[in-house]
Amino acid sequence: MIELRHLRTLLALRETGSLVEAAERVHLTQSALSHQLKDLESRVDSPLFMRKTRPVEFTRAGLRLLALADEVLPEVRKAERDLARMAGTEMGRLHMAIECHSCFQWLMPTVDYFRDHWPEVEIDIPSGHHFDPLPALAREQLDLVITADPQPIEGVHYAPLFRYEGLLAVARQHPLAGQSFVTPEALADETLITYPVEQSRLDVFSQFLTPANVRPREIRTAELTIMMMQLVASGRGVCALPNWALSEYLERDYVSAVKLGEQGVWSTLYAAVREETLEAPWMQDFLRTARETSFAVLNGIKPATRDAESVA
Amino acid sequence: MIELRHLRTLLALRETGSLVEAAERVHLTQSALSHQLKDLESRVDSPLFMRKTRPVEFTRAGLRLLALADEVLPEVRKAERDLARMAGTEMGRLHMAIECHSCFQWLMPTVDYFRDHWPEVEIDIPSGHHFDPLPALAREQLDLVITADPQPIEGVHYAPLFRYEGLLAVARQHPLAGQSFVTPEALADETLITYPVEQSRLDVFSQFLTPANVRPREIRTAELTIMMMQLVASGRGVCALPNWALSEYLERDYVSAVKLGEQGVWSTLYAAVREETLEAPWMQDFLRTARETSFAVLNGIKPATRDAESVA
DNA sequence: TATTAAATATGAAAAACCTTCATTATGATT
DNA sequence: AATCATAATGAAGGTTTTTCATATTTAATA
Repeated sequence: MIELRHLRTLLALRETGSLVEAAERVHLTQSALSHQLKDLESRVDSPLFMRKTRPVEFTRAGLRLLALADEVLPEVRKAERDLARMAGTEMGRLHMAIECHSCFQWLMPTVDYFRDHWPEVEIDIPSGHHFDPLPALAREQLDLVITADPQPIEGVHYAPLFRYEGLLAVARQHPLAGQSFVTPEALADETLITYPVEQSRLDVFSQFLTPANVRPREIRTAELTIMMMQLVASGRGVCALPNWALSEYLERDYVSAVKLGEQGVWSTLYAAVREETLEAPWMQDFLRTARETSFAVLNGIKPATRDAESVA
Repeated sequence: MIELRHLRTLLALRETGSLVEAAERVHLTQSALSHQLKDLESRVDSPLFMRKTRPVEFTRAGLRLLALADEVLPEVRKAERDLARMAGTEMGRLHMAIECHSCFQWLMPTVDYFRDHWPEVEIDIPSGHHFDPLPALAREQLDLVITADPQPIEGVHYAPLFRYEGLLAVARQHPLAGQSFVTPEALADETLITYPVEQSRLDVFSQFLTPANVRPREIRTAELTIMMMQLVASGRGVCALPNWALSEYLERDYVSAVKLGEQGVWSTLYAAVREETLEAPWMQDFLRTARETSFAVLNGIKPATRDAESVA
């Protein structure tokens, strides 16, 4: 007999494209999923997907089950929400900090959805605190932190939201504009514009410049993405930002973007959550919504080169 | 986390009204269901139903889950059917015998549905065989037998379809017509009309007359319900039939019906199936459909006094 | 074409979970 | 009060699921 567990696994598998990542999503090991899916295939008596492609490719039977999952799981979630509300579950609290300055784009729709569906959870994004968000999370001053560098802290779980690529924004007439990628060395003569945070926190440094032992000629900071874009557009510097933060400016041909290195610089955005709160149904719903919304928003704005799977 | 198992149990519980019967439906023990439901209640953190009423009464939370089940399980069944078909499941065979002469009423819609949805299963109701159906089932000459008296046979499973009451049909002007029930003794002076089968097979005898050690004055047989009705209506005898077989004649005021004894004579109609075939998805679907269709038909034609639950 | 890195598969052991058994508790009915 | 039927419970047992450790496969790269 098919169980919801199976449908949840399949959905995670489609969203992540691999057993390894799907396993992380559903809080199981890769081995567990391998067994589970093998078992499911024997129950259903057909193979469900091809494992030798990246991302995995579903068979007709697999697609049929995914269709079922798409139909059924949202209903199940609704019911769970209703039930949680009926149980008069203790009013939850969701105070969050956003380390990544350009997340509001997809975070706001998520928060809106959430406010509608979980009116009894107090949601807030306290602005301008001067403490480190992650320790504040552990101290229970915050309940969720959106961050790109997970630091192991006792009792804190990092739920991956999505992967993204860091790109270098340059003026349209900048010599680098045409290139397929830049080398770290090419930045030695540039002014780099960053958010005003520690360099170790910035992917350009930790993943690109520092390993190559290169320092840009000058570093300027700016608080807002739009200010950075103005500086870049007017040729007063270059800056590294996530593909999705940039795409709105790229579409308007306001600036150009170049890959950082041949492979590009990729990282993952996480939601850091205390382990106890992770289990709460509203938290699960928030994470799910965040992933779905960011996926939709990020694909809606079509980051130039990347396809759906690799961003999700 | 809610699982389909839970939804299936709840549905069975609503349909049967008690843990004991629901357990039978889902092939588990009463104890298992008690545990399972208790566990579910703790997951959901609310009680789901009240156990002290007959039939059980669902709470708001329970109803919410039932609504989910109603929405989700039919979709799951559809998917399972599609998958079974994709797997190219070996062509099944469903040859059946109907011991109860008046079942076609609800059996035909069931068969029609089935033919539509499982075209690869060869369905047939071979008529007029002279052997005993149950042994023929064991011998694999038949695949399903509809019967009201389950006899323990190695490898044969009896899936309950529904309960029904046997009523005594009498002419409208018959002295018994007004009574709230008849005693066995009252039949000592009557002509009893039956189907031409062994008396031990007939509930009137096994559950009513024989225990009271009464024999009717005369016994006549008739092959068809309508013939019986004609005999009864013209005052040439009385006959005992299931409530639902009678109801069409009662509605037209063709005959009257009286309860057999104060408690009435109840029995259960079973589908007898070989254990191996029981597991086949199409067999499961057939049984489910048979139950649903008979429920619908039997309630559509509203047997005078009984309410939905007691018939189901 | 080796070689490596990443992903998936597999078998055995462990853990979790579910079901049964035997019994007790509860409630309805006589 | 006694009986009957249903439901709850705790412990034991069985099954299923998960993990761990390791092997195999695949794709990419030297």
